[in-house]
Amino acid sequence: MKSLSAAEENYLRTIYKLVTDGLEKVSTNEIAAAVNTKAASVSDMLKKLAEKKLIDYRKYYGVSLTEEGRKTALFIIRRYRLWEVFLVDKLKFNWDEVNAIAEELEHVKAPLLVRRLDEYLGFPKFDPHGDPIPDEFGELSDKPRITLQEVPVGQSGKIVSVSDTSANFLKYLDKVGIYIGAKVLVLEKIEYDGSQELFIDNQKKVFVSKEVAANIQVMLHPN
Amino acid sequence: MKSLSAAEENYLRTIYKLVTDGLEKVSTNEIAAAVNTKAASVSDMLKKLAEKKLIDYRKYYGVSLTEEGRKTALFIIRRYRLWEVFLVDKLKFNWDEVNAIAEELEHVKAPLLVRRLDEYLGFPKFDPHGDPIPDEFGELSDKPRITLQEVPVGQSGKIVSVSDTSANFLKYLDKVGIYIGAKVLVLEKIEYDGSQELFIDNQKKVFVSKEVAANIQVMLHPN
DNA sequence: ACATTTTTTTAGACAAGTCTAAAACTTATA
DNA sequence: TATAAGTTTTAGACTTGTCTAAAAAAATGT
Ligand SMILES: [Mn+2]
Ligand SMILES: [Mn+2]
Ligand SMILES: [Mn+2]
Ligand SMILES: [Mn+2]
Repeated sequence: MKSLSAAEENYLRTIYKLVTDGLEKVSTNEIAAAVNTKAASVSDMLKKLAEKKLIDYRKYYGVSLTEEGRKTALFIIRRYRLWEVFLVDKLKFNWDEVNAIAEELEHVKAPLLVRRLDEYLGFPKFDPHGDPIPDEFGELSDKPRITLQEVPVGQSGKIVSVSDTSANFLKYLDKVGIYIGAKVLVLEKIEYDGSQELFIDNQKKVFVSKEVAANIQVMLHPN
Repeated sequence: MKSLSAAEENYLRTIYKLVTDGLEKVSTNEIAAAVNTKAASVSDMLKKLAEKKLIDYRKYYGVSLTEEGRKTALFIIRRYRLWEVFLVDKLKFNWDEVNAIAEELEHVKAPLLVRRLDEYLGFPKFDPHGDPIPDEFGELSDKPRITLQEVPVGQSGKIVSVSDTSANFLKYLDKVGIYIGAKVLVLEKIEYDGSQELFIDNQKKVFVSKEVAANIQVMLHPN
C-alpha cells in the first residue's frame, strides 16, 4: 500500500464517494466542488493519482477508481468513519458536527492506532450517519437499502442511513424527529412534487420534500 | 492566536522543550537534531517564526521563545499530552509507543475537540510520562521536582516524571521496575561514576547509571 | 453544420518546506 | 593572534499543492 499525502487521500475518498453515489464516471468539476478547489488543481491531481495507478483517467472523459484505488479509499473511509463514531459515542458530539474533525483525524495513519480504536469502540459496523465501516481487510458489510423515495405508500421500514451529512440537513432531521433507527411508515405521496408524508415511530407525522427523501435510506420491514 | 502549520508547531514545541530542559538559548543544530532536519532548514524556519513574533532570533546567537511563542507552545503541548493520555489510558498503548502517534494527533486543532477530549479523560493533570498538561488557559500546574541524581543517600521520594521519552529508555525502566508513582529510596551512591543503588517500593533493589538518574524526576517525601 | 457555451486541460506563477553546496561567522587551539 | 575547526546562514534547486489566465476539447442549440 503506497504512502499517500493528506491531499491525495482527500481526493481519493471524495472520488469513492462520488462514484458510489450513482455516477460511473466522475467529472473534474464535480471533484473540484467536493474537495473545494479549482478544476485546474483537480486536473493536476488526477494525473498524479493515475500515475500511481489509483484511478483510471482519460483526459476529458472523467475518472473511476482502479481496484487498488478502491481498496485504498476503503481504508481511508475506515479511519474517517471510526473517528466519527469516536466523536459521537465517546466525546458526545452531535452527528452534524463531526465532518470537519474526522476530515483531519482520518490522515493519522499508524495502523495499530486504527486497530486499537476499532477495538475500543466495540468494532462498530456503522458510523453515526448509518454508513458501513470497512473492516481491517477493507470489507464492507452492507445492508440492503433503498431510498425513502422508493418506498411505496403503506410500506414501513427502518431508517438506516443518510447520504447527505451536511450540518444543515442533519439539523433539519433532528428538528423534525428523523434519526438513524427510527421506524418510518409512508402515509402518502404527492404525485405533483414528489413530497410525502411519513409516520415516525408510530407517533409523529412528518412531511418531507423529494430532496429530503432522496437522501434518506431505509431498510424495508419484512412485512 | 495565529494559525500555524504542522511544521511550525513541531518546531515551536521542540524549541519549548529544549529551552525548558535547561538551556536559555537553543542552537540551530540542537533544533535540527530534535526535529530531524538539516541546519539549513532550521535557519529558514527560524526566520519565519521570528517574523511571526513567536521567537527571539538573532543570527548566529540562538533562539528563545517570546511570551506569545511560549503561550502558543503550551497549547500545542496541551494537545500532545492529552492525546498521550488517551492513547495510554483508553487505547492501552504502552508509554513507550505513544510519541509518534501523538506527534500527528497534536496538529488537529478544532478547539471543541480538545476541550471534549480533556473532559472525557477526566481533566488529567499529568501525561503518561509525568509531565504536566497545560489547562485551557495554558497554565501549568507544576510540582516541585528534582532529578534522581540530586536525591541524597537515605532520602526517599516518589517518581513523578521522566525527561527522556524514547522507547529505549522507557522499555529499560519497564524492565527494571521503575514507573511513575513508584516509591524510591536511594540506598547508595558511587562517587566514581555517579551511579546509584535504589530500593523501589520497599521491595526491589535496582542499580542505575548517572545517565539514567539524570532523566528521572522525583518528588521528595516530607520525611 | 456551425457558432456559442461549458468543461477540461495546460502554461506559468507562487508559497511552504526541504535539501546540498558554498559562504560567512564564531570558537577553539597552537 | 593566526589558523583550523565547527557552526550557522545563504544561494539555488526541488517537490507538493494550489491558483489565474489562456488554450483545447466537448456539448449544446439553432
Ligand atoms: Mn481529510
Ligand atoms: Mn459519516
Ligand atoms: Mn507533530
Ligand atoms: Mn509525554
